[in-house]
Amino acid sequence: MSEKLSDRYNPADVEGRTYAWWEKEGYFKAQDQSTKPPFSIILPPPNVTGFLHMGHALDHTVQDMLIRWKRMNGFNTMWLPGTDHAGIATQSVVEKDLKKSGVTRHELGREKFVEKIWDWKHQYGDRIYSQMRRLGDSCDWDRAVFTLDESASKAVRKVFVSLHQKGMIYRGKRLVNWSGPLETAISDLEVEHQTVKGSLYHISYPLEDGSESLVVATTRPETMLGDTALCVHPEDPRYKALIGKNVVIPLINRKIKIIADTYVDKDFGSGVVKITPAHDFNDYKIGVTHNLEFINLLTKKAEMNENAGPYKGLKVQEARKRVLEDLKNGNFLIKEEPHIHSVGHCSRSGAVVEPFLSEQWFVKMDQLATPAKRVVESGTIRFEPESWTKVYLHWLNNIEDWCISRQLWWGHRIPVWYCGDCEHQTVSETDITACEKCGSTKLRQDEDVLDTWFSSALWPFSTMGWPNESETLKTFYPTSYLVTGHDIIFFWVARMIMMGLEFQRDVPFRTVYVHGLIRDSQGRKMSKSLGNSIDPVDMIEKYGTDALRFSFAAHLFSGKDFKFNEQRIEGYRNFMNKIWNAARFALSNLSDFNTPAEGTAALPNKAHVSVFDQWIITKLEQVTKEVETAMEAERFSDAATALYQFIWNQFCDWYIEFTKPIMNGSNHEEKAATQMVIAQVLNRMMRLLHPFAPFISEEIYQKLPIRGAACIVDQYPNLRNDKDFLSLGSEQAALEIDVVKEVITAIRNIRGENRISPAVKINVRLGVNNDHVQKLLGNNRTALMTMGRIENLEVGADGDLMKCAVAPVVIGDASVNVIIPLEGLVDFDEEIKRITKTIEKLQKDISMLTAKLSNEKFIANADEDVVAADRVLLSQSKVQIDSLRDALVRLQ
RNA sequence: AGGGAGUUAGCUCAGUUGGUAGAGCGCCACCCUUACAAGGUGGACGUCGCAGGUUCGAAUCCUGUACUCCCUACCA
Repeated sequence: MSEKLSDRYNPADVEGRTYAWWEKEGYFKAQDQSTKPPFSIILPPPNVTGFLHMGHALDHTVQDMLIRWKRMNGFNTMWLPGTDHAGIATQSVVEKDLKKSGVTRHELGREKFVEKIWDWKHQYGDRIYSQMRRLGDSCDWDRAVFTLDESASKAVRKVFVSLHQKGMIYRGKRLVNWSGPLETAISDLEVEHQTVKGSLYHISYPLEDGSESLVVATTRPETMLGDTALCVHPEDPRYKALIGKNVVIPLINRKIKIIADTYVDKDFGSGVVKITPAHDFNDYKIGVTHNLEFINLLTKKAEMNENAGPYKGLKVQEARKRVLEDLKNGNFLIKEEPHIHSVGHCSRSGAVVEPFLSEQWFVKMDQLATPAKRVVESGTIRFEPESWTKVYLHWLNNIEDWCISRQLWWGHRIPVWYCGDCEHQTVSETDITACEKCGSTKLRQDEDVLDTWFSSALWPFSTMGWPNESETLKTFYPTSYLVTGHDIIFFWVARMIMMGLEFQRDVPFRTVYVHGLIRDSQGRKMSKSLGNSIDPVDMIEKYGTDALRFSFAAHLFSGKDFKFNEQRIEGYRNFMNKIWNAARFALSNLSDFNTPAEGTAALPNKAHVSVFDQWIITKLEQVTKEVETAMEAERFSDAATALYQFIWNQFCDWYIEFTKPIMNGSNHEEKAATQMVIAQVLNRMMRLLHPFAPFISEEIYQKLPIRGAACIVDQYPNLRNDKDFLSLGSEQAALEIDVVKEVITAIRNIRGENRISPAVKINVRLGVNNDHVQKLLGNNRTALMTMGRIENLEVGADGDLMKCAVAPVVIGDASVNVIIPLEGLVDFDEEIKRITKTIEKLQKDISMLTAKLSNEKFIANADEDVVAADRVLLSQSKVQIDSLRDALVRLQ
């Protein structure tokens, strides 16, 4: 107890040491079998070679808060960490690094390249975990999983094979989004649409017989090389007669037919659309319905291929330029007008996405989507905030099959082998050496890997040992919460629900807590490319983990995005310091505290408990209740704010000040009782605080005279488990202290407004209206004198009021005139100003209340309580304004 | 184009069944009062985007409207 604490809270001294200790003690560990109720969260696996960013910090804060809160509430908590191989992201980073040494991955070869990525993973794979430790994440590290671990890979193969057997996975030549630089297909979700200023080119297509020409508007003229039809609306009078005739594609003189489809909008452009089935999604659909030829113009690198004739080898942009020039020279280009449209870009490489016809693997979505919709509609899975339900369902209602193959080397390789002899496809959970049909050993495994989100979709059960029937799975599946930002509801949440239902016959989680995204000061998304991202570790180093976490907790209102505000973190850093100093001071008052023996009730002697003690216990009861209600309703910011206010505005601002005279006084019994209350309130404060500010709460807790082994595993206070202590509070005491606080505030107000220096002690008279109030104030003489900085205090009748400042305080039936003689202290102008200001305000209130209360309809319709409260307010205001008017007259 | 969200004090944001607008930061004044200047005390500041409507009473409910943002989809 004699240990000296520094006068500033220094997070760096505390955090690393405390975290290591928790870990060593095994406090984060979950039990596969336990009598405690289970509570589990699976961490959304970050990119294994990535950095922690603000989004993670927020996301993890929510999860750790829940986990710590539930742990302290007696749950068998499991927070299961893991990392993701992040196919495209990781491969492109390593590829870029490789390029520095002038080697491409193709030159290196698949095997060597993948080895290189593993090296990379081993080098950086722990970085994210050590950053998570700095955040204070209390996850069960023994259970950490990587998506390419053997166990997770087993699950992936099992699911693939099973879905394939059920006919839900198929291979097909389809139009997919293609990223040229990455040379791979990407999913719809990996395409970002950006508004781009382009041009609409009007190109003339002559009829075969040369009689006339049709004008077609397009934003991508180079794709005309792959046109296999022109299309008009069947009811368009301008073109009706031409349907079925042929036109000639300019420049390459290939004949194509004019077809009709209601897809065409007669009113847009010329009403004629060129159809390039191999390079446009809408055209593709028309190509399929009308049985058109599909001409692919591109190579995998998104360069023009041999089908582009003279334009072969050119990049798309160059080909466009050349085609336009040639069209102009041949008088085929009718006009060019500016056109704003949106263009898909690859979210990884930033390149324009090209629709590209290729052989890919797909998962059928209809069968998976239906149950996934149902569980949300029925409320088995709840979104918080609820508004995401609609977004989720809307997406599932419009879902397309999921392209799961990627032309990458880093990831789960597709478990399909092609026989070189009989061409049979063997789909297998284990690697095979012979064709299952003909036994040939001339086998070639599919070159592609699976979309990263395929393995992520299995995460809630693949991390728990599945396909084995593990105890973990039995205990912790379904998990309790899934915490995430709204950016990956489709990518991830929806797919986990589908796979969970398909393979576990149960939802993967009960509640999806969707938090907002953190944006920069201008409201933009934080990203590396914009250079506006902020490193949470920098913030931790500057302000401490608890300050960062508390700023998130206090900001978690309704799932809305919010702008990053460093000053807010600074504010909570100050709060942590305030807590530190309050605890430091309180502990210094406990140096002679008689620590009760373990197992005893450790309650203060009721006979000696002061009114201040009773009051703070009542306040503690209130905050305990508020926090419990807020946490249960997932209103984390309400809980954090309630604690903030209790600690700063009640405990620090008033309680500590009230107890100072007792601590320095000579009443030993009273002092002992207050010491006990201080020790117990501190203990509860730290426990309440723990999920929000784990480090400082544990650090202070460990220095308390009354405590358990560790704050992290102590009980979370609530009204039921803390009944004995809380019953020492008193509403009566609370009312009494309210009067005392108001009187002190009134004194301070007069001092402040009249600029009476704190160094000057003043004389104060308190005019009271009844004996009860007189007694009450007399009992609290010391507090009033100390906190009001009073030389002489009289309590009684108003007495001589000449040249006095007056502040009427009215609470309930208590009415107190705070009277301060000003003669010789200050001139009266300031006080006249102050009183005049107050009178004006009161006048406004009175006329408003009078009008309201004389309105018959208000009396008739409003709640009785409301009317009564207004009546009280009116009469109180009248009492106050009368005293002030008298005072004003005397001063003038 | 469809869907969703937002608009409250200089800034970042609260405001849960409609009942005289709140916090933190910033600002002004006075204070190093023996826990804390990362502090204390006092103070100033908002016709709650705009226009209607319902109501005794609207930031809150309804209608319309402006602006901002996000998502989904895309007209070549």
